[in-house]
Amino acid sequence: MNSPSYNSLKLISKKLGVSPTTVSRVLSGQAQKYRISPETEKAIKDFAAKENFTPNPIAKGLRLKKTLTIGLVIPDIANPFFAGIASQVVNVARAHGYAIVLCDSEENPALEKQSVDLLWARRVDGMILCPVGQTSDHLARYAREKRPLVLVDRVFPDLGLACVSTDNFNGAKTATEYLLDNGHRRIACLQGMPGTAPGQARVSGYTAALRARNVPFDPRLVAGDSFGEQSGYLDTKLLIQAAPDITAIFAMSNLLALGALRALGEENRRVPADVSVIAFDDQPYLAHLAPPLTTVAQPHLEMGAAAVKLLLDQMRSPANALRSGLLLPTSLIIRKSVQKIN
Amino acid sequence: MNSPSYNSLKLISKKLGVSPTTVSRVLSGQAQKYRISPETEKAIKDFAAKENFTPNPIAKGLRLKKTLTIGLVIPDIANPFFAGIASQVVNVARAHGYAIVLCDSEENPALEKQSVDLLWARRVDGMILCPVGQTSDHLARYAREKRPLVLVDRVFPDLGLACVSTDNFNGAKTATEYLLDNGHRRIACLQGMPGTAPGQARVSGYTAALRARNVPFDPRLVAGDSFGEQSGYLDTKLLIQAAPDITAIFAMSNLLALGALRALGEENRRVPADVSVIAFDDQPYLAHLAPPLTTVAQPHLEMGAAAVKLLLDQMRSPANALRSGLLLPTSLIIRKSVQKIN
DNA sequence: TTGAAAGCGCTAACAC
DNA sequence: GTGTTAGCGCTTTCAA
Repeated sequence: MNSPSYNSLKLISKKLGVSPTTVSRVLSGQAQKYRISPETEKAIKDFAAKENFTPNPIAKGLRLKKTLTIGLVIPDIANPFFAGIASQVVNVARAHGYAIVLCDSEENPALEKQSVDLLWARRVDGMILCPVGQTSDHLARYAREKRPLVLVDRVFPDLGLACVSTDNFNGAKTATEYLLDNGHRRIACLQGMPGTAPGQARVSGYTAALRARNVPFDPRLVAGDSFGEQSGYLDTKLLIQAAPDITAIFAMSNLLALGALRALGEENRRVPADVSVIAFDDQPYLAHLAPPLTTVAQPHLEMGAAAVKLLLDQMRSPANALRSGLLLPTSLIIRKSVQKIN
Repeated sequence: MNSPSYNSLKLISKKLGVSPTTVSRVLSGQAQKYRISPETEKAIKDFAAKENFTPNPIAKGLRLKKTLTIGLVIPDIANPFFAGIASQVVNVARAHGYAIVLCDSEENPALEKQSVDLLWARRVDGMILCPVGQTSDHLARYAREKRPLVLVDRVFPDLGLACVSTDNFNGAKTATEYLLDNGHRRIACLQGMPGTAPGQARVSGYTAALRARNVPFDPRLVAGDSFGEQSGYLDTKLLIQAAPDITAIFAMSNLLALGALRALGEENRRVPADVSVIAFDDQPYLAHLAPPLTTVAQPHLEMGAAAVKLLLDQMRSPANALRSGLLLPTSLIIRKSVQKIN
C-alpha cells in the first residue's frame, strides 16, 4: 500500500504462467503478428488492465533507443507569445504520443546552448527550438548531423534546418501601407532586437512599403535594440526628442507598443489623435487597451502545430525529410489606434 | 559524421584500456572513494571531455530507478498566470539538475488525470500539479502512496498533500476593505469558478470584509462561473441589469476584470468615475489599461520556486517531508481604477 | 587500486 | 503459438 513498487513484464509473466516475450508482444499490439492465442491474449490484457500496468518506458527507451520525447527550448516561457507556441506544441505532441521536456533559455545564448546539449544528452527523439536569435554556430553542427530539429520564430534560414516562422516581411509591409493609406508620412519604427530574422524582415517590410510609395526613408526614425517594454518606452522618448514631427509609430512587438504608449502618455501625446500606433503580434489584452491597438497578428497556434508536424516528419525519415522554411501568413487586425490625417 | 552514434562507457573503457567500472566511478565523481590513481582519473576525465561524453541517462535511470525528471501539469500554459509559475519551476528545477516534462490539462479533469498517470508511468521522480480544481478523487491515492507531489494554486488542503497557494482570503479581504475605505457599499463580486479553493477563499475574504464593517451582504451581487474573459463580460452585463446601483466591481481574476471593462464600456459606465474596479493577479499589461487597474498581486515566481523546493524535500525523504499548505502573501497594487465616493 | 559479473525491464532474433 | 537468449548502457556488489 505504501511507496509504489512497479510491476514488470517478468512478474506478470510469472503470475500468468507465460513468458515475458509473450506479454511484451501482446502489450505492444503484436499479438496478431505472432498469432498468439486469443485466450492468452485476453488473459494478459485483462491482467494488465486490472493491475494498471504499462511497460516501463525507461527500459523500453534503452532497448529501442527511442524515448518518445521531444525537447522544447524557449527564450522565455512567461512571454505570452512563446507560451502560445508552447501550448500548441505540447498538445499536438501529446496527440502523437510524445511528451515534451521544456527548457527556458532566458534569452541567453549560453543557456540556450546548454539546454540544447542537455536535451540531446537526455536522448530526446527530436527538438523544437526558438533560438534567442543572435548566434547560430552551435546549430550548424546539428544540421550536418541531420538530427531531428526544427527552428521556430527567430529562425536561421541558411542553415539547412527546418524552420517555421511568420511572414514578417509582408506583415510589416501591409501594416506600413495601412499607415501610408491613412496619410502618414513620418512613421517611426521600433525595430526590436537587431540581427534577428524576424526583426530584420519586419524592418525590410517597413522600408519596402515606404519605397514603393516614394516616401523617403529616414534612418533616424528606426530605433531600438530589444523587443521589451523598456526599449519601447525609452526609444519612444528619444524618438520624440529627435523627430518631433512623427505622426505614427510602428512597434515590432506588443511589448514595444506598450512601452511606446507609456512614453507617449508621459509626453502628453494622445493616441491616435496625435500619434498613431501599430503593434506586432496580437494578444488578448490589446483589445482592451486605450485605445484598442491595431496590430499584425501572427498565427501562434499554427506555428506550434506546424513545428511538431515538421519534426515528426524528420523523425520518421531523418535523411530525406523536408528541411526548408515554412512561412505562415500574418493578418492585420484593425482596431482604433490609427487615425487618418491630412 | 552522419547520424549521431553515441559513445558509451564500454567503448571508452576499451579505448583507454580500463574497465567500464572504473570509467563509471570516475565519471560519477567516485574516484576518491575508490582510490583510483590520479593518472587513470585524469586520463578518463580528459577523454570524456574531449569526446564530450555523458553517461546515458536512460540506462542510468533504469539502473538507479531515478530519472532526474519532474512532471509539471498545468491547466493552460498559454495563461500568463500559469506560464509565470512554469517559468520559475523550470528554472529552479534546472538549477537542481532536474528536467521538466510539461503537460497541459486544458482545464479538463479527464485530461488532468490522464496526464498525471502518464507522468508516473514515465517514471518522473516527482510531480507539480496545478489541478483544474473541481475534483480530487484521483489525487487521494497518491497522497496515501506518499508519492512526491505538490499541488499549486487550486489546492485541496485536506488531502494530506503538500500545497502552495496564495493567501487568497486576506488578499480579497484587503481589496474589499480598500473599496469600503473609498466609500463603496454596493460592491459586486465576479467570483470565478465556484468550488475551487482560491475562488472560495476570495469570496470568503470579500464577505468577511463586508461583515467586519457591517455592510449587508447581498448574494445577488456575487456572480460568475469561470475565471475567463467571457464570464467577466457576460456577468457584468447581467449584474448591471440586476443591480444598477453598484459602484464597484471586484473581479477575482484579471481576465474577469478585462471582461468587466468591456461590458462597462458598452454600457457607457466610465471607470472609475461611475464604477470602480479591482482585479486579482497582477500582469504587466494591467498598468497599461485605461485606467490602469488596481489589483491584488500574487507572488507567481515564489509560488513556482516554493513548489519545487517542497518537492525536492519530499524526494529526499518521501516518508517524513513536510506535507502541509504553504500560504504566500498577496499585496494590493494601487493604480487608478478605484475612485473615492460620497 | 581495479575488474568481473549480475541485473535494472524491455524487445528482437532465433529457435522449436 | 510460444519460449530462450542476448543485449541496450549503466552501477554495484563481490572478489582480488
